[in-house]
Amino acid sequence: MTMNAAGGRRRPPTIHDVAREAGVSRGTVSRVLNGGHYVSPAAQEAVNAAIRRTGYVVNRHARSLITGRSDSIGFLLTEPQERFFEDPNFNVLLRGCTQALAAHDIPLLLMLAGTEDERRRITRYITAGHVDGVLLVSSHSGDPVAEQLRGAGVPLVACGKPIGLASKVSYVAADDRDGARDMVRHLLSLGRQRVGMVTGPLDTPGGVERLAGYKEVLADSGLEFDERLVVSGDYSRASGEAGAERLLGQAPDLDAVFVASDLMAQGVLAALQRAGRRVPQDVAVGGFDDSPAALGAVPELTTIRQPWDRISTEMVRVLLAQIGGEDPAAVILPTELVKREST
Amino acid sequence: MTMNAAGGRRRPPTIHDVAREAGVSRGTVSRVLNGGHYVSPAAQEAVNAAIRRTGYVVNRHARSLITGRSDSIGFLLTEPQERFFEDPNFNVLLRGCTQALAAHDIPLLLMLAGTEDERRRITRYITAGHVDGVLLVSSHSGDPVAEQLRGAGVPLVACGKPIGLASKVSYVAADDRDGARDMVRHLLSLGRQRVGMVTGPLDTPGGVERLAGYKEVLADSGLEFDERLVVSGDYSRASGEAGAERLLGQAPDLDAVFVASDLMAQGVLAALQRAGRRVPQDVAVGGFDDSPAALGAVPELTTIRQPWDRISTEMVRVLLAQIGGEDPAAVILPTELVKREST
DNA sequence: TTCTCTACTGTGAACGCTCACAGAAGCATG
DNA sequence: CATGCTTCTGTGAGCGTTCACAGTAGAGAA
Repeated sequence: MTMNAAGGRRRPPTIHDVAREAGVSRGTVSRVLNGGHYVSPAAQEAVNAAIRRTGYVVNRHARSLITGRSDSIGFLLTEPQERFFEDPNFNVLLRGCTQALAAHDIPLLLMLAGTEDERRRITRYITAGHVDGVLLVSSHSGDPVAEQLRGAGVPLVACGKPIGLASKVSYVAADDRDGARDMVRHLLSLGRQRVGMVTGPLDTPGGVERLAGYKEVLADSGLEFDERLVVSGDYSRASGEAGAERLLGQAPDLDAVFVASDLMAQGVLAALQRAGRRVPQDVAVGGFDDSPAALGAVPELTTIRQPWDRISTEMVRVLLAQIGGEDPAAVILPTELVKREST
Repeated sequence: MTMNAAGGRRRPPTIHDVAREAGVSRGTVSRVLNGGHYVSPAAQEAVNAAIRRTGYVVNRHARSLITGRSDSIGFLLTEPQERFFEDPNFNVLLRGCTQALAAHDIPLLLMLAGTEDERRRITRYITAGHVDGVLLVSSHSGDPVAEQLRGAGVPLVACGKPIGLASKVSYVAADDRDGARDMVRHLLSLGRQRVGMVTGPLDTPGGVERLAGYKEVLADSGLEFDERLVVSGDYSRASGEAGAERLLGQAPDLDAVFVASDLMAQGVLAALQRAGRRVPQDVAVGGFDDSPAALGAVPELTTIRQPWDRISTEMVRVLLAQIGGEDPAAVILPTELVKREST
C-alpha cells in the first residue's frame, strides 16, 4: 500500500501502471484480473504483487464499457410503501441478497416502485441495460413488471411463484402448501377441533397455496370444511386484526387459528386478547414466515420458517446463472415448523 | 420508439446514431444531453426528436469513464442486522432517499455493514471511487467508518449528528432536544407528576439530547430530578420492555413515561400491560420518531414526529452539494408532537 | 471595409479497460 | 528437420462518451 490511497485525491493507478510495475503487458494483468487462465505462475505472482504495491482497483466503468455488462443487479420491490414499512420480511430478504451478491463483488441497486410513475421510470432504467439482472419481489400476480422485463429479455428471478405469466420466469419459493400442512397438523395434534384460518390475498400464490394446505389436512383428518372458519387478509397487521374479529363473530367456538403471515398473526393476537381469549390456552395461534415479527409478538409465535437465507442465496445463484446464459429455473425450498409459546 | 426496444437484444443506439439521425455532430448531442447550453433551438429540437425516434439512452459507463464520476451514491448502514430487521425507521429513510435520488436520476447502492468484514469490504469499495458519495446511517458515535471515509475525501452525509469526530462531517438531524422538551411538557400538562424516562443509548447524540430535553423541562417546572425515574435502553423493543420493568420496580408510583423511541415504547406498553397498568389511564406513554411502529402499537402512540421526508431530501441535497464542491453542512429540522391514544 | 465579440458547431483525443489476433517458446510427434 | 500442438505473452483496436479546442457565421462597432 503506497501513500496515494491515504493522501490527497491523486489519479488512481491504472492497469497500465500495474503492468509497468510488474514488468508485463496490460493483457497479462487483465488476464490475472479475470481468473488467471493462460498466465504463468511467475507472471501471476508479479502482477498480484504489483497490484498490492500500487493499491490498484479496477475501473468498473471502463470494464463495463467494453464488456457490455454493468456488473450490478437491481432489487426491485413493487409493493406499496406501507407494506415495505411494516413487514420486516423485506429487510431480511434484502440483507440476504446483498450478502449473497457481495460474495460475487456485485453491488445491489435498490429500486422501490411504490407508484405507477416510479414503476415506469424504473422499468425504463432496467431495460436500458443499466443492470444485468433483477431480483423481483412482488407478491401479487398479474404484476405487469415481470412480464415487461421478461419481454425485454432482462434476466429476472422472482421471490415466490409468479402466477399467470406467459413467458417463463425464474423463481425461488418456499414450499407454501407443505408448510401450511405442517402447521395445521400441529394444531390438530394439540387436540384442537375448530381450527380457523386467516389467509393471505387470494391473488397471490402464497395466499392460495397456504389455504390449499389447510384444506388438505382438514380433509385428510376427516374434518368438514367450514367456510365460516376462513377469512382472508392482505398480509398486513391490521387485516389480521380485522380478520380475527370477523372470525370470532362467525365462529366463536374456534380453538385455534392458522394465520398466513406472522404480521397478520400479530394482529390476530391483539384481537383475541381484546376479546378476552387467552393464547394459547383458549385459542392456539400459528403464523407463517418466521419473520422477526414472530419473536416480537406476545406470546412468541409458533410459525412456519421460510428459509430466508437459502431463498436469497438461491435467488442470486439462479439469477447469475441466467445472466450467464442458462435457462430460467424454479427452486422450491422446504419449510420448517418452529414451536414457540402461542400453541 | 422503433422496433429495436421491443425486439431482440440488438445493439442499442449510440450518441453517434442520434447525431446522424438529427443531422448534427456528437458534440451537439452531448451538449443537449447535458443541459443544452450553447445549442440553437433548432438543433435542440432535432436532437430531442432523434432521441425519441431512436429510443436512445445514454451509456452511463462511457460517461463515467471520462467524467470520473459514477453518478451513483451509496446508502451505508452500519448497524447490527437485528436492528435493521426490527426498526422500520430504516425503511422509511431508505424509501425517502431512493425517492429523492430518483429525482436526480441517481441510483442508490445499498450497503449493509453488519459485521467487521463487511465494513472493511464496503469501505474499500467506496474509497475505490465506485460511488460519488455516501449517505451514512449509524447511530453510534465513535463509528470509525465516518472518520475513515472522511479522511479519504469521500463526500458524506450522516443521519443524526456524529459526535466525537475530528474532521467536519455533514449531517441532517431532527431537533432531538426540542422534541423531547415538547413531549415532557405535554405529559406534565396532562397533570402527570411522576414522569419516567427510557433513554436511548447514551453514546448516541439522540440518546443524550433527548435525555437533556427531559431534564430541562423538569427543572423548568420546578420538579426534582429523580434518577430512579430514568433507565436507558438501546432502541430495541426488548430493551424498552426490560426498561419498563426496571422502572416499575424502582419507581412504582410513576404515572407517565417518555420513551426515546417508538420501538422501545412498544416494549414499554407490553410491560405496563403485563403489570396491570392501564395506558393512558394509569400511566401515559410518549414515544419518539413517529415511526410506523407508533401506529402499530396498542394503544396508538403519542409521539414526536421526526420529519423523515425532509430528513431524506435534505440528506440528498446536502450530499449532492458536497459532491459539487461545497463545504460540509449541518441541518437541524424541527419536530412535531403527534397526539394519539397513549397519553 | 475590417475587426471584435458572441453564439453556436464539429473534430480529434482521451478515459481505462477487454478482446481478438498474432506471435513466441517449449515440447512432443511425424 | 519440419510440423503441429499447447501454453503463454504483447499489441492494436475499439467500447461510447465528454472535453478542449478550433472553427464558422452573423451582428455590431470602429
